Amino acid sequence: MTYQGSLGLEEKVVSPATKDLIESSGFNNRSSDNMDDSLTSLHWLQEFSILSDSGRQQVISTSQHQSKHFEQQLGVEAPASPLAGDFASIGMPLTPGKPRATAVPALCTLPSLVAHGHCPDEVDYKTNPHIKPLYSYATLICMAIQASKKSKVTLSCIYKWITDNFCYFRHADPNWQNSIRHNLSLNKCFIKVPRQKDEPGKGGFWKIDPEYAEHLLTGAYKKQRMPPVQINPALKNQLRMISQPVIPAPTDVTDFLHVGPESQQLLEEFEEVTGLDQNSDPHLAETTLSDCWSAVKGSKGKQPYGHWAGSAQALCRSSSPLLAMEEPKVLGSLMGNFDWDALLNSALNDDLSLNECGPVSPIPQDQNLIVHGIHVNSLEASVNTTESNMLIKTQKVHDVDLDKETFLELLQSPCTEEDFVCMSTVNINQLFDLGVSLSDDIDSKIESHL
DNA sequence: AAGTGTTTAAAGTTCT
DNA sequence: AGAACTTTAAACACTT
Repeated sequence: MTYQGSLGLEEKVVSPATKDLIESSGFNNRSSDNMDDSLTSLHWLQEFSILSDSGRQQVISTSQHQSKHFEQQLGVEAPASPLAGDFASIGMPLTPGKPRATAVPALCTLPSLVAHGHCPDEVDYKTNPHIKPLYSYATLICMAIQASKKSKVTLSCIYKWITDNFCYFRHADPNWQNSIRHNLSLNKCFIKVPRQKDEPGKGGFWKIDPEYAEHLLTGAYKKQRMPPVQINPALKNQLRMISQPVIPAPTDVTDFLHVGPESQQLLEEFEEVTGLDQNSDPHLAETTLSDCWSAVKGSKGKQPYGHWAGSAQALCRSSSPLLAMEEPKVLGSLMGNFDWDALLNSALNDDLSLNECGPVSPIPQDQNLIVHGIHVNSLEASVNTTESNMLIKTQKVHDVDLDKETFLELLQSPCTEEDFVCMSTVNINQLFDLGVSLSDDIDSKIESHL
């Protein structure tokens, strides 16, 4: 699954509309810089779902399911640990002291990695004392906390994890520890948990703050530093078509979209030019659709700092590499707490009248489906129909009586690992952008639900 | 004394 | 150019 190189527009005969669609999507002319979406600072955190369960926080990267997906495609056994997938995808050891011995080679074929010129997986940070990790300190801290599998960790644990996993810091000037402390204190994403009086030891504990989820819901934090929304007319038309009622139980993307002949041709041309066969791979079908949305937003800007090299993010972001292109500066550190997929999909499904064939719809046992824009394995879907939190969530969000508080709880409620398998990841930018670009009636309808 | 935590400041990078 | 953000450095206070 690579999106490298030119799509060869000059060699294909395509309609102007298709060409516009492709060009606006950035499919054809994405520079290495574009692809080099960084996981700046805590932007990658938005890929996390911080789940609160009776005071216990669990940080699970949604990239897990992405990694799983990739590894399943590659025939590689998916990591058992939620961390594993995430860290593996970015070339990180799975757990302190247990470095991943081998990288997933195919991951390096992702454009974001290739374009950057090196694949982080090629760098063995654990043994290479010369190369400073591309990760920001905040990122390292989050990694350490996440890797600890505890809700809170001590500063020394963070130090230890970093030095255990990054040889560079074992030999570097200890001033980096000052930077770590500085980050912990300054970054709002980190909460200090004072040590109990009867608890021996120095200093307190640190954890990742799940509270920022609320700020997101209240709209206090909006994406920043994003280019103005520019909607390609062709895409706009497609999106409008999405909003039309669709036939129940779609089994492929065209059913899902309920496109007319004209758009069907447009879609086929787009697929042809992009080399995506949506019929043969529902996941790619979803990717294309997501990509279009991403493109609609206008994806030209570089990512700040670029030291994430886009590796993890490209994998974390939904099913689409293109979706990894844009991240907010502020939101990135704040938005980690939600199942934005559920939110987005629920909102969209509802407003786009796609819930007619919702999660409780019978699903053919022998097919993988695109349901609510989510790639759902039919077997899982069948099982999850009655039990999955995700599906329950989806239904709940559809509930007209849903109030804001319930909605918040819903979003923060624990999800099973299986949930993430069924979820694609959508960043909050897309959520907000879609709220704008998909026309005002969507907003009004969402508001009516809240 | 050593570790921990907070705060301030400056410099650099990236984006609008 | 200015804003936003990260990194680095330093000073200081507090705790063990």
